[in-house]
Amino acid sequence: MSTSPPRSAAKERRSDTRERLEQEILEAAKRLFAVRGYGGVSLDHIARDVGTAKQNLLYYFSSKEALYRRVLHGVLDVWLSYMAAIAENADDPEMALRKYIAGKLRFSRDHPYDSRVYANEVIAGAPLFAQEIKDRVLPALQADIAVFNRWAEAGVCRPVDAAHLMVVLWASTQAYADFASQISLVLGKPELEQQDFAAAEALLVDMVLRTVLNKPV
Amino acid sequence: MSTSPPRSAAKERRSDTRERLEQEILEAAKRLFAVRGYGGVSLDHIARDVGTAKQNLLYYFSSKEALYRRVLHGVLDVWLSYMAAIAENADDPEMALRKYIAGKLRFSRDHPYDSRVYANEVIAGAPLFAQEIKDRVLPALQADIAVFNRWAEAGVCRPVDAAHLMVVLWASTQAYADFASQISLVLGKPELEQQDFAAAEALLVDMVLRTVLNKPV
DNA sequence: GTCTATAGCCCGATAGAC
DNA sequence: GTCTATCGGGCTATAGAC
Repeated sequence: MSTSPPRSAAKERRSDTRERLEQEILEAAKRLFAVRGYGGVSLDHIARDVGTAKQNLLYYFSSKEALYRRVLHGVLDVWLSYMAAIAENADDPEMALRKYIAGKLRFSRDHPYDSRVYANEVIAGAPLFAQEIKDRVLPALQADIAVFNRWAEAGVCRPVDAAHLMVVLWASTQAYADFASQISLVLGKPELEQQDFAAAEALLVDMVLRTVLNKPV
Repeated sequence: MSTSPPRSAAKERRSDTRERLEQEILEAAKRLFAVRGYGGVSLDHIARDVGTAKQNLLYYFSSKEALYRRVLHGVLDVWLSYMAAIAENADDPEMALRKYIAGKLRFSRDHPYDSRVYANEVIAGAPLFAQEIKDRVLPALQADIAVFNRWAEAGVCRPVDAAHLMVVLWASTQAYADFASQISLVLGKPELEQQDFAAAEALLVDMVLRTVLNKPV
């Protein structure tokens, strides 16, 4: 028998509720921050979306800014995992690049609000996330640049400016989340469809493989 | 002698002052909307930046929204002129593409706030600019798509998905304005320099000429 | 954990003097 | 054209009852 008392079923249930409400708050905050920006959203908007009172938000999160930071962290974690996957597939450059493009585009399709919150923060000059970018994105990018350089030294790919290539890939893949409203407007459809993402993926893969691997597809 | 009275010098001067102040308001509004978003900026912020009172802004512009729309129009006008230039240089695809990329990147370097205001609007779902996009961006894109198709039919370029190619070019070139804070952070410098834009231009031109014209550079 | 109440401040827009 | 004054409302955050 353990000295620490077992958690009661009631406590479990309460804890689950707490976690679920926290998640609901984060989801609503994400959606609203994405569309209206940090300054354009009030705690009251978020609370009404969740179906609770704004004072309750400040019970779960210490401040509006803390809530916002939590949302941003969720996005960055996923994107960094995609960047890490490039190094993990370093033995197969073509697959690494294909997977990166497909993964980022898939994320843009499935989580457009995540991308937009992050875009708003960066457009604003990263006032609250600059340190996080320095501490986590910079090393992740440098690791990927090293992979590209090793490929070039081994003669399996052309020498490319890997930093700017990654910028182009970030921008192009995230555009299908951030600029989805404009893209769907000029494609003459109410919203982007699966085939639009497939076409974007085909073009991007073509462009990148031609440039990096000198490979017409 | 004309029946309409000649404008007095005083009137001219007053008119110049009015126009200059209007321009100053537009510049300040642009900078602030770019960084904080529409909802994150107050007329008082803008007025203080210009050095006047917020009531004066509402003398020159009928509302906060009208001021915002004026800012957005300025950006779109320039970008549409770059898109039109592709059709005007249709006899030389390589030059048309090179000029488009160079022009867009140059605009991102010289007018980063313009790009960011527009990005904010599109990320928000284009709540105030959707009609303008339908009326002006859509036809401009269709004209450029037609140019790409004529090139392909004439055998001077590969058949490419011109719509998505333009999306990639929009996203990549505008990223050097919209995401400048992140790019400079991961490049380890306080802000983007001329050589960063040159490197971006070289990579993008390489990628596009390889893809569209099958041309290694 | 959720509620009411409220402090202290900022918001867009208008009215009207000068 | 620029000013002061003000309306009616919204904002984040805290205090404290239950």
